[in-house]
Amino acid sequence: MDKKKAILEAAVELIAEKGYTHTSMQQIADSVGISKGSLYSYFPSKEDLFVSIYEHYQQLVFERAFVVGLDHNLPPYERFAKQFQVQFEGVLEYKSYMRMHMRSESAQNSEKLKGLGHRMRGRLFSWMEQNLIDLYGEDIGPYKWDLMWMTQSIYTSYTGLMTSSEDEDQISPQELGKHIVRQVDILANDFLSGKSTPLLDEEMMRPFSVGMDQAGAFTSFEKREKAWEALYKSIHELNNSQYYIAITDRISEESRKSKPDEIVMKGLFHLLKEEEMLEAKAHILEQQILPETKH
Amino acid sequence: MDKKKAILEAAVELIAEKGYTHTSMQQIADSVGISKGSLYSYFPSKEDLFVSIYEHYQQLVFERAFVVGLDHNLPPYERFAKQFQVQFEGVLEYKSYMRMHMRSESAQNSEKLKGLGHRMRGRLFSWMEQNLIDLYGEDIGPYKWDLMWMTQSIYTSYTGLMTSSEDEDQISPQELGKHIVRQVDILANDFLSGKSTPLLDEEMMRPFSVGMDQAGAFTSFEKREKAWEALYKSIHELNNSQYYIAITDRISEESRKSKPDEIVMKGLFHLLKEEEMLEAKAHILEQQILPETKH
DNA sequence: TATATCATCGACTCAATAGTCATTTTCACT
DNA sequence: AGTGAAAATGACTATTGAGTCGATGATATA
Repeated sequence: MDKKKAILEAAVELIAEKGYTHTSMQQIADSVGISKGSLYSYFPSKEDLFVSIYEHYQQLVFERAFVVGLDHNLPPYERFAKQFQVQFEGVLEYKSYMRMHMRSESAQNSEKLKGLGHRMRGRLFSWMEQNLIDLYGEDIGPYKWDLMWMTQSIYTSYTGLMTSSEDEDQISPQELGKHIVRQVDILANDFLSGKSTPLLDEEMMRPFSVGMDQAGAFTSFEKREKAWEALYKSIHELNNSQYYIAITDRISEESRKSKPDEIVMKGLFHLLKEEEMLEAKAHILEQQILPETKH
Repeated sequence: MDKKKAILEAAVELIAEKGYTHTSMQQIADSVGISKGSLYSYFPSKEDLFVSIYEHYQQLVFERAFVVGLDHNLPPYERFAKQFQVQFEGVLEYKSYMRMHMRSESAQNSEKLKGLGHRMRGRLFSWMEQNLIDLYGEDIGPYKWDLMWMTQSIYTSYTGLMTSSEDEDQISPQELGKHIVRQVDILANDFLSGKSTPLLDEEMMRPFSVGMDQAGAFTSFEKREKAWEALYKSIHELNNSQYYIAITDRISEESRKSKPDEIVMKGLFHLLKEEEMLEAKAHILEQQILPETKH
């Protein structure tokens, strides 16, 4: 199964550089060091490989923000900024994937890819909506489409900026997260003060809102996300939740590193499991996060 | 020469719909109703055809904003908004081209296209810079990169929105122009009040600023633009400039229509040519704008 | 009508590459 | 060592489509 990941990585690298159509299966196979025939035993077609890349990386980048969003110990403003921050960190980490993504190219052909893109857009909007409500309450309703549109356009453009520059650390994800939230806040306050009138409404945004959960909630899609969600939920039901939240945040932080320290994670999970009420949930998450250790 | 335009239009339509790689020269030829061989007598290669599309349409959309920018009778704020407006009108008019453009795809291969894109980006930034200075004076200097980046990301995303929806007139270009300038104004004032710190600087933006004129001026690239510029300049040297500006604005308005009324234009040019000082410049512009009428 | 010039045509070449499959290699287990 | 299943291989097929080129037709001029 690790071979599959190696193929995905090699393919991303090549496609980011030369584009989908100009990257042949042969080149990908050569780059991984296997034959074309083997390649086809892992992925039934080129398109399928491409879709798998999206499934793999999109989840990876977005999940960070999801998990940070679960930590309701941070105040809304800081939480929103932190969510941007971790997402930008993801952007830097998976720069090649982002570059590939930015080229869009070929997003048209595959029905599967269209569906995937649509769902992701839905999640993005749902995520933004949740944050806006956390920040400004339901009053923001009439302006939320304008704000969300503005937010995503700013987010996307900064992603492009980070991705385009070759040298690392030109812009700090933390700074950028704060910056974006600040801009959004300024615009939101202007709307709330009644000085600007909104331009967009649900009707116009329908292509983007389909796929959003009816309640507009920030829903999770993947098993791993569900596991995080369940754990945080259980913690909040405890009395001394602070302690366990601190531990869980630490796990979250560690898991975002490119090379998480397994021993540290194991220890942290042990701390969680001491509390009987958390044991089950912590175990499930641990299974999801840690690679299956032999024996 | 009209055939060439027909080819460009057919190609844009097809490429917008199916993408560059999935549109064959044969299909384009069929769509125009000529043979592949003939196609190659107009354009030496597929890539060349593609580049020509960009050259043709990019200029068409951007030129509108340029010409409006020359009219210094409008106050800066309204002028900026109007420039966005006419550009969005262009976006609606050349929706297929815009769709094609949005797909980005293939921008990588051609050196020529890279150069073209680079130059256009330079013009866009130069244009925004000029408008920011007109609006806020030189004080805006330290914040201009952040503002320009924000502006272009908002502009781009609304362009995408207009382009994606099938039915016309969901959003009014005029409304949208005002809207964008309003958002930019809010952010600019926040910067100027010292409440926000900028994140971007010249260094980071170098990839986008190369190609901008050293003086940062909003320079013209094409003969037609030069002609407009020269005419406006001559008018401003006159005493009773108001009258001639009104005429010229009317010409500009007419020329933006999809089917400009040639007779009206001819009449308007005649009015300009009455003034001896304008005769030459007006004539040059007329040559550039009006299709060569037989005899 | 004859001839020269130019535009148009479409059958053809040729390179690229997605996907297949018979053969070979690897390896676990006797 | 021997055996058989599973994995890996790469030569092969089939298709697509960019670009070519000699043949054909149209137009203008003498």
